[in-house]
Amino acid sequence: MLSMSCVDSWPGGSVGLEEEVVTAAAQAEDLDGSSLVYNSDNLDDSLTSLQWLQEFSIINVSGGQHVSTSSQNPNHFFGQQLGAEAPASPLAGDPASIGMPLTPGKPTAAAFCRVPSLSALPSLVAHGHCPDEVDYKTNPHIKPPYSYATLICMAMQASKKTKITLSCIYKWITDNFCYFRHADPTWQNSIRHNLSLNKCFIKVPRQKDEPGKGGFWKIDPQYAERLLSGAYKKRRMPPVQINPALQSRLRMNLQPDLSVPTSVTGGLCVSPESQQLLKEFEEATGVDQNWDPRLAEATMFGYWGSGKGHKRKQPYGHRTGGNKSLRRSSSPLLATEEPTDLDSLKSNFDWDALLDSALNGELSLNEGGPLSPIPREEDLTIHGVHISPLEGPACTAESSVLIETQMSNNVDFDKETFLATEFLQSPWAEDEAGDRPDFLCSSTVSLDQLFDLGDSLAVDMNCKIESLL
DNA sequence: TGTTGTTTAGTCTCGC
DNA sequence: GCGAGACTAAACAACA
Repeated sequence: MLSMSCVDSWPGGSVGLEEEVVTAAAQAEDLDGSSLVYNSDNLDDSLTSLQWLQEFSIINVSGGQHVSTSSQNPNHFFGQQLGAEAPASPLAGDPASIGMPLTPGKPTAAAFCRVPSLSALPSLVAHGHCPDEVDYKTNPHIKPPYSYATLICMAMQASKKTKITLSCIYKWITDNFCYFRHADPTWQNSIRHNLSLNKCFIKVPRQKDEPGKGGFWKIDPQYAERLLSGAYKKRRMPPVQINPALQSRLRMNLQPDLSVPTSVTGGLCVSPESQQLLKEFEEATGVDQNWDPRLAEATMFGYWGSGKGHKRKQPYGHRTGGNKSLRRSSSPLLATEEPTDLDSLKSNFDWDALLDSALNGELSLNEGGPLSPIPREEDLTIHGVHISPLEGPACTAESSVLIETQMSNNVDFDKETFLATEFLQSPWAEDEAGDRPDFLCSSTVSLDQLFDLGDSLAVDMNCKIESLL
């Protein structure tokens, strides 16, 4: 589906992506460096301002949660463990990466994170209010809570290029958000729509001598300033969307008496451990012991609406079809009431295996395991302050001084924004010393790193708070 | 033919 | 209630 044609802007794209071919024109573009604009200080600071990163760290700090460095806990971009009892399962990784067929399924269902203890079904935890428990890189069921504009920005930031092709945006998103790998490709339409409509993005026409399709896109510095100032509105936090097919599978396996040991329901084996986890989940969600599967389902997956009357609009496909209420599989019942969609999903996706993984905790937040295609950053250097992973949450004097200095020098300058900027500069600065691979197209720069920043930011914020107290 | 880009339209959520 | 932002869907054109 994706042509991976991003090579026309990332000559190093062949690294890790053997199917990609480097074009001569793209090489020329990269070599002459003429397109590099973001390396200038004025733009870099603004363009690397990522408000969403602030949100990450703030959540952690406000929650009083232990925050560790990514290297300490490389499996969670917030550095928060699900709990000591969280299964330290081997990396499940992207199902697609382990042979699971790609699914054109349309992720539809929504859910809230309403449960204080969600370790039972880590991969099913909705992002909404506990984003630290979802690994979007490996979790194909939960839609990232970022707006498309944010995703585009992230891709652009990750690229550190002046301009980025649409296909590269696709690539980065699919590389870093497993959800989109399996989602209906309509999200690409939304990406294009966003690029065209959002003033933040400027189209850079392709040179006549540049081969390839389509033009390039870049961030308008003017609006990048808005990003920096925080004026850019953050995306509202929508209910997390879970693939309807997975809902169906879960429902099928939740309905039977959980006391049945290792029951085989619908061809899916549920281990006693998984059953216990499900019981714990029910208890946490307040599901009655004699629960109605539909009620439980509503609790577990949430209503499609976000609690305001379930007024979520029904997408167009069925709007025109006349049956609005059934559109989008928003209702948990739709998984069975829309056999066509579900069948198509079943036919293309091993949801049994996926659910097995989920129930067994194998669709864990773990990544960086043997299957992880992305090497993790071991160290982080911020403004010359090397943050060793071993330092972890410990607040070093250096970092404290750094923070103090930055805050005193820039009253209005958001520290996290600054750190985000610095982070986005430094990792590749190290890479650039050597043969920097195509971080975007090869996914070597990923949400891991971006989320690692969240860890470090949270650590710094904790340190700052402690120092102020 | 598939991809890219633009435009229009409808709906929803959230903040004011 | 209203406006802004966001999302989704679709139609259409241009282009490789």
